[in-house]
Amino acid sequence: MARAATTADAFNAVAEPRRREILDALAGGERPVNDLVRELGLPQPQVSKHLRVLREVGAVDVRDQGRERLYRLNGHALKPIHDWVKGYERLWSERFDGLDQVLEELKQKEEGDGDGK
Amino acid sequence: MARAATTADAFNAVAEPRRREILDALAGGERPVNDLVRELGLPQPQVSKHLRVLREVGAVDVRDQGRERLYRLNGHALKPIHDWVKGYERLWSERFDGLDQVLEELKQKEEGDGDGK
DNA sequence: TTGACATATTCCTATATGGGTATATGATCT
DNA sequence: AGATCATATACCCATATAGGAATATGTCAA
Repeated sequence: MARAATTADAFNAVAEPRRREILDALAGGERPVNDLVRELGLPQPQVSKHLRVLREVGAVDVRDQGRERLYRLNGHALKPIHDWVKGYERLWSERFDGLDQVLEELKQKEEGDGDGK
Repeated sequence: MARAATTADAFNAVAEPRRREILDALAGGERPVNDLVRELGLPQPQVSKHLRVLREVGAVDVRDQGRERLYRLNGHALKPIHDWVKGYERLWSERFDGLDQVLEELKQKEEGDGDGK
């Protein structure tokens, strides 16, 4: 079998740097394709193709407005990545120095969970 | 051009689920290849190949011990992924509800930076 | 030395990729 | 209707892949 499709999941979709750039560009808000084309300096077809991949994994949503298509970031699709990599954060973060820090983290997490929404 | 090599960076290396499983398995500590083979239920050559990719991106280190090779996790290689995806955390995390929470986060970050390691 | 064990590498194949270029679709304006 | 703008798709190509099977390399034991 070949490598998993780029549309298989967020991990694969985001492995391509240009697609991360696109998501970063959309972090500021909804934008039409040509905006991204100008900002990233890529040929328009490439941008459209990358956007398709991002759409298939749910990382962006589209909305038609006149002859433009406005793309919007959907961060939820990136949560699995965050969830996975977060488990390794303690291996480099200064925030995890010392037991007191760890305990403080735990306390805060409890607070957060308790008063949800 | 084809897709970037899996060894191009951590993003590409980790896009393959088996490789994430391997890293997860190594989170508990150094382990020889056959241990991973048994735990993951993959053919040995595959595990060796995945380990090679992980080694090329710096996500694991190796050490020879007798006829075994002990692989060890190197979490630092995953930091770029964490750094990138962390910017999107607020899009789904409850911890970012309300401005007070945000300010508290900022305060904590300052503390953390101030008294480093 | 011979054999068993542990791991890595080689060879094969089907497949999907990203980039380039050209063209199709669709909406708006005149 | 025709022209123009905005975006998507189709087509071609070189390339690297993950998986499978076989084999090579290296280490230890008898």
